[in-house]
Formats: sequence, C-alpha cells, structure tokens
Amino acid sequence: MTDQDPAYSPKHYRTPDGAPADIVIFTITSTEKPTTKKSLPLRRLEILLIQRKKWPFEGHWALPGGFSSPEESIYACALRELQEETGVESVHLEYFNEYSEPGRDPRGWMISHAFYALVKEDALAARRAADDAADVRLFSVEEALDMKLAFDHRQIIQDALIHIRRSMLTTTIAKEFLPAEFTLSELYQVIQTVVPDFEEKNFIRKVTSTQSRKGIVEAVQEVDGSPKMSNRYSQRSAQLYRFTDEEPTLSIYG
Amino acid sequence: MTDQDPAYSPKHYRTPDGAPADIVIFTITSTEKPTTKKSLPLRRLEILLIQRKKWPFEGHWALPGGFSSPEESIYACALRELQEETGVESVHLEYFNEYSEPGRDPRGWMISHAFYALVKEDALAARRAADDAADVRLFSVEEALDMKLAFDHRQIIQDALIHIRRSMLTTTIAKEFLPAEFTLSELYQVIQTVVPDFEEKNFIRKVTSTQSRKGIVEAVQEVDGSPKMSNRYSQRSAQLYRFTDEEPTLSIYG
DNA sequence: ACAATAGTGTCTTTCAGACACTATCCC
DNA sequence: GGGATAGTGTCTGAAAGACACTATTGT
Repeated sequence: MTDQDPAYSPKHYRTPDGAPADIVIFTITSTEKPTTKKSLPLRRLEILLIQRKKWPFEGHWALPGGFSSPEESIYACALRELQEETGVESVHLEYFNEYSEPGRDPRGWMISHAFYALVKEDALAARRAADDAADVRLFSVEEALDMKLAFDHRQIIQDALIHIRRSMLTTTIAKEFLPAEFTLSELYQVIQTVVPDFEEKNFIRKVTSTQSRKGIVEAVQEVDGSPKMSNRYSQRSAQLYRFTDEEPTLSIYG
Repeated sequence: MTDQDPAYSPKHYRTPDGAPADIVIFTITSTEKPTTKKSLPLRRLEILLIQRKKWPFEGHWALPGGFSSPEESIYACALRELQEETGVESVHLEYFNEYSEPGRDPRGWMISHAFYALVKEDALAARRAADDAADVRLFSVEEALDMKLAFDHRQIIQDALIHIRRSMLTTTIAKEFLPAEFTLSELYQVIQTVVPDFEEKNFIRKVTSTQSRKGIVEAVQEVDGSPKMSNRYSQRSAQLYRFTDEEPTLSIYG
C-alpha cells in the first residue's frame, strides 16, 4: 500500500533478470514501377528482423534489441542498439510500451521495453550491405506478422503498428520517411503506405490552403523567389514542400 | 548488435534491483460555490500522494506505487497497487512511460514504470476516511509541482499531465470523471479543469449537432421517450447526455 | 426582480466533398 | 497522341466563429 514495504531490503525480493529494449525498426522501401514513363514508385512498409543464433528461439526471427545496463537509461540503450544496427544517427526513436507477462522469456524474468524507430531506406541500405549476412533482413509488415517470431515479438509488432499509424495521422512523423523537400504526392503515398485506409479526396487543397491546419507544410521557393519544383516522378513538375515546425493539436470537441 | 550476446548467461551481467510501478492518481474534486443559488461547483484537478516513512526520501511526499513481482505483469502490479490504495475496481489505468535514468533511486538500479489513473472523487473519499492518517493526501496539481517530491516523481507528474491533457482532448476519458449521465456544462467544466486553456465558443452546438464528430455523446431519454433533464446545477433544468461507444479518430491531414 | 445556468437565432466566412476539367511534358 | 502526374474550377451543403438574444426557475 505504501511506496515501499517497511521491511524492504533489496535482498528480500526476487529481482528481474534483465531489462532489454526491443526496437521495431520501420522503413519504407521504394521500387520503380515497370513502366517506361516516369512514375511514382511502389512503396512498402517494412520491418527489420534478425535471425537468432541460439537458445531460446534459435533460428527464429526476432526484433533487434539488447539488454540495458545500470549506466544508461532504457532510451539510451535503445538508441545505442539502433545505431549499432543501422549506423544511423538522429533517427526518430519512440518508446511505446513495456512487456512483462510472466513467462514471456524462458531465460527468466525479463521486462522488455519496446520502441519503434523510423528510418529512411537508404540509411539501412549501407548497413545491410556491410554485414550482408542472411541473418538480418527486411520483411514487409504482412510477412512479419505471418511468421512465427521469437518471444512475444509478434504482439510487439502489432502494437507498434497501431502506434505508428496513429502517429502518422496525428503528428508530422511522415517527415521521417521523406526527404527535406518533397512533393505532395510523395507525402500522400507515404501516409497511405503506413495507413492503407487513408484517403482524402482533395488532399492538395486541404494541406495547402486550409487555414485551420495552420500550415503544417509550406511551399519551397528558389533563392530568386520562384517556386521550387521537381519532376522526379512525373513529366509535369510538381511544387516541392517542406514541413514547418507546427505540430497541430487535435481535439474531438472543437 | 544481435539480440543477445553469444556469451549471454544471466550470471554475467548485473541485473536490475527492482521494477516498481508508480501511479499518478488523478481526481477532480468539487466544492460548492458560496452562493445562495444553485450553481456549478468549483472543480480542481488533484493528485494523490503518500508521505514516505523511511529511507530514502523519508518524510517526502511520493507517488503511490510498489514493486512488481515475476508472477504478475507490470500492469497487473499497478492495478493491484491502485486497488489497495483506492479500493476501486475498474478504473481507467494507463501506462505512459518508463523512468530509468542512472541514479534515480539511491537504493540501486530501479526501472520505474509510470501509470496514470483517473478516479472519481467519491471513490477516494471512503478510502481516505478509513486510513485517516495524515500520510495520504490529495494535492492540487500546482501544489504537487511546487513541492520537493521523492525520486523523480515531479518529472513523472509533469509527464502524466501532458498525457492526461492530450487524452482529454483526443479521447473520451472525460467520462472517467463524470457520472454515466451528465449535462454538457459538466462535461465542459471537466475538460477545462484538466486543460485550463480549453475554450470552445459554441460548445453545445458542436458536440450535439456536428455530424463529422459522429455523436460522441447522445441525449438521454426517459422511458417514455421524453428528454431526461437535470436541475442539479441550475434553476433551468438541462438535458442529460451520455457517452456513446464512438472513439473518433483524428487526423491532421483531413 | 435577479442570479445562474441553458440554451437558440442569425449572419458571415470558411471548409468539405464531389468530380469534371485543364496543364505539362516525356516518350 | 497517350500515359502519367499535377494541379484548378465550380458547385453544394455543412461547419466554424461571433455574439446578441431568449428561456427557465429557485430564492
């Protein structure tokens, strides 16, 4: 009932056997459509998994992660693991849940801390070439959820998906999957890749000319003030946009 | 780099000294205005704190909580602690963060798991009378944040506030502070108590007659089909509403 | 009559939704 | 010219924002 039992002493209680951090590393891969014309790529949401080499779950695919130590916070641990895995600095890394069901880890009492990270495809490409081993791979979300994964990692991935989908619609994390300057079609594609149900009919108009959304994106201009365009994906070139610093607050009541 | 080091064995690493759960228990207290007429009460957002009786932070006020055991999940632990503290079943209890900065607990390597709970005032009243000890008390949010609290509990409370405020505007947790049937003034008051900046000019109209909000609340009717009213807070009686099961999804893009 | 809450009327501006239409430009 | 993307025009109805106004009733 009180914070600590009066008889508390570290020796009297069993203590956890470890506090690992597991990371759901999301990336969006692009593949060109087999067409002669310029076109928007096919995008797919993928997750990085690692094949385990020993007990428990030897041979199974699992989320990357590792044990934290008393000299670092759990977040610092996750960041370290992520950098070791991807070689990327300054990625979006966000904590979303703990996993502590009794028996979830045959090695003992392990309380896992789950993060999700958003990484651009090219950031992973270099790393994966380095250790080209077949034991690190990207899987599409559907593939990953169909596999028999180690521990409760399937559940963790499902929960991570719920979080990334909500964040994609309520925050500006889409920018983590996009270059600094992007076209609105790219943005629309990224959102749809993460949230398949997403559909907005007059997307361009809503994003560009709705005052109540307070300009989450703004048109990029050339140094001479003319609009900066891109024709990477189309014959007709498209206006480039960038995210502003606005983080809109949403409300169901107004 | 891999999930677990090949040389891993539980004995080789230092393990955490405990995995406590701490709970920020929010309640809204009501006090009548000193007026002769019926009126809306003054509402205040308060937090339940406990005064510690021993090292560390003896005499300091702290969040209620306790150590988890390997036989229960962290959530189950928090639920158990909350029930011991408040005697309440079926309250809203939500996990929101972990706290693991090195040195945060002088007793050793303690990874704390923070929850927030939303409890109705009357649920706490009974319990607080039972152990009328001066070592369990409600403090207003402002008071609590002005005090020198144990551990990093001030930080935990600040983070909990951010979460409860966002949830208050983006989900229907307001119902946790309201009776099953309530007037729209009550709802408005509750929202404002948690989110002081909240202001919507045509609140009644927006909540009742905006289709895009898909009816998060609905008017309550008497058995004979006539509108069910309440005059608890006013001379003129007001329509009673209840929350529906709708949980609206919000988006910044549409 | 008045205090206190509970609404309604009305006007203007903005936004949403639909969808046909034009624009660009490389192949 | 056709294919692929990038927009615009235009109309309707719904919603937002402001704020003055009416309604109810215990004291």
